[in-house]
Amino acid sequence: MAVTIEDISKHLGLSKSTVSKALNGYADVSSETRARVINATKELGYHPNRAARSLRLGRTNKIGLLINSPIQFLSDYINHVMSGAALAAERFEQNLTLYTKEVVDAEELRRICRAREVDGLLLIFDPLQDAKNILVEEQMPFVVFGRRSAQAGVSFVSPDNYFGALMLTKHLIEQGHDRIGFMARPQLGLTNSDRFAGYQQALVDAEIPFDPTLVVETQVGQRDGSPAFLQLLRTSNPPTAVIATNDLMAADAIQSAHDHGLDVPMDIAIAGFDGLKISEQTRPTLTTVQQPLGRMGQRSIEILMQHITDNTLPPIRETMPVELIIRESTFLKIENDSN
Amino acid sequence: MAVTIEDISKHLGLSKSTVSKALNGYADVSSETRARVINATKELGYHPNRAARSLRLGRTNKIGLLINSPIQFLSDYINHVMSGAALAAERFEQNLTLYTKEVVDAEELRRICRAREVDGLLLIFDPLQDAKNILVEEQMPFVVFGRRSAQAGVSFVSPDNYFGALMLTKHLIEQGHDRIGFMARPQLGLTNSDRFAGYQQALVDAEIPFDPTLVVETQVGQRDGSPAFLQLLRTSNPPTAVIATNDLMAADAIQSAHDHGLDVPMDIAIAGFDGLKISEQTRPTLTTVQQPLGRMGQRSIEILMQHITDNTLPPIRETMPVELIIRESTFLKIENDSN
DNA sequence: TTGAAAGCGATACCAC
DNA sequence: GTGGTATCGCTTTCAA
Repeated sequence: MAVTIEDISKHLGLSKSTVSKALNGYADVSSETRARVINATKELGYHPNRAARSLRLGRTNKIGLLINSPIQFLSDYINHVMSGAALAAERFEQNLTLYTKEVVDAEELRRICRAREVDGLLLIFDPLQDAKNILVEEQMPFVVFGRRSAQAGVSFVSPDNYFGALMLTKHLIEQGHDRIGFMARPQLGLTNSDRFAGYQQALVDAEIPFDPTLVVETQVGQRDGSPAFLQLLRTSNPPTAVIATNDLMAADAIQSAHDHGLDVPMDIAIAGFDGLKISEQTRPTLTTVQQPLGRMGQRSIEILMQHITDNTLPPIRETMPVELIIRESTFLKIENDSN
Repeated sequence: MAVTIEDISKHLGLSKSTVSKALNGYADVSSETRARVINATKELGYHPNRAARSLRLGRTNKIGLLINSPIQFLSDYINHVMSGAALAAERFEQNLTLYTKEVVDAEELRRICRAREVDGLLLIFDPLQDAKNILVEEQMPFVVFGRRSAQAGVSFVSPDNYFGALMLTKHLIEQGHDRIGFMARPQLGLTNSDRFAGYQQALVDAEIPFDPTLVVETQVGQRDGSPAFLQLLRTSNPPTAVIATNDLMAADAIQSAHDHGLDVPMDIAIAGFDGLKISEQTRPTLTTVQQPLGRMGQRSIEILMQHITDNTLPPIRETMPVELIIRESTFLKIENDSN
């Protein structure tokens, strides 16, 4: 069943080396021989054995996708990333190997490196504290996806969280809000602080004093946006608008508001972050900051390939533009003024 | 950086063969030697090179996930499947390799087989017409996920579409509906006809005559449920309830109904299929038939592993139970009768 | 322009 | 119980 290079060579009465050279574009092969080889290759259905090639060449042509996240967070988000990554990987003739565990531990990571399972890794969501150190130690190229990394020497592709939050907050202020709740997810690290900075800058620009009671932190591992939202509602002077951590939590918040007899956006405006399909399907539809997840996925593979090809390359850090998408959940269309 | 079996053998003053045997549980190794080897293994951080192992053993310990679908259909659905598959694969110490293309063509499939990229394939969504034939020819084990296959000799894991549609239709009838629209996706093949059979059986059981104008086919590649839904509404005698092809299309339908000033479920009831997270997040929340996607993903990997281990195994075909989940989109709570 | 042979890192057969 | 060696399929150096 399996056709090897030896089958081709016997079939043509040539040596294995000549066949190999013909296939790998060496110059010292007569064009006639090359043609015969290529022909035989098609005729017999030869495809070089991946394992043998990997062993000989020392590269696997595989990229690992390390999705270090509880499955509940595996929303639409990851699908967009994966499809972008898959597209780019295909162009580079790389396979994508999936590593999805709640927690990929250090030992596992070492194994992936030492066993040479992949040529490089794309880290999606929070990498382990020491994961990056291990990868650096093992000289395994990697790119962090979706968030900035404070660590020196780390390449990443991140959305412009600061600007996104800034635009979103400005929009809410324009809609007349001056008490804007902010759902923070502390474990998001720089993502969180960037967004928070954007939020605060918008307040400063509008000369709205910052009120810390409007900031509520979601719990670690919390996937439901309702508790944080309700906590905001229960404060003595609740917000009239809320920025949720992401679209999924925003959808939960809308649900909660609805359950409590509140109209969105009349009684409370709610905005999300990410720009997933669900933001079009909530009722009211959701205002959100859209990340170019597909393109980010592509870019991160491209950057990773550069690192794989040239391991002396300095880190590449890209922040990609986001887009404010205004929908019903924050937009008071039934307006009274002339402004 | 990379530690090989030779490093271990030199370190201990043993031969490579002894080290290998110690690691692979051969009996003819003294327990003392075995202990020393295992110890050195940990000390030096040895992990066997995957490519070398694959080449020698003729297996890759990789399972391919062939996701043959336009990206738009890559919803939450695939995430549940993947996480189940990943869980099972991990237990079998298999890696998952992702093949996501709109269309994986025959040539590509042949390459995957001949190059021995994987030990087996999980086919998600519609496999190519001749894909299965190629795989059989190449003796590549595979399992079809999510749908029955009429082809003899093909293993699959499928939801109980017939029973799901039966229960769902009965529920709608109980809610007082006797004009129930049915959105069909012809390209779904047996999935479609099984559900349709369930739908019709429920009508028969309730002695409701079947009206073909209530069946509307969605277009190939159509992801938006609105057009089909609107087509149903525009008939001279429109339905009072609609069964959508899946939750995503149902969500679109709800949106459409809303846009046309119709209340769901008062003016029209809408039900989905699949039981994805979105069914909890629409407004009203969506009645649906929930598939155990995670467990189905697990099972399909388990079955695939059986085929990989024993290639004489007859096909395994499993139909997994589904669950009717009644939510707001079909449930008239504000009722008037005592029944 | 072609071919022989070494070697990538592992496993497994067969001597000893 | 241990070690030498062939082998998996490929690429690449070197010799012819």
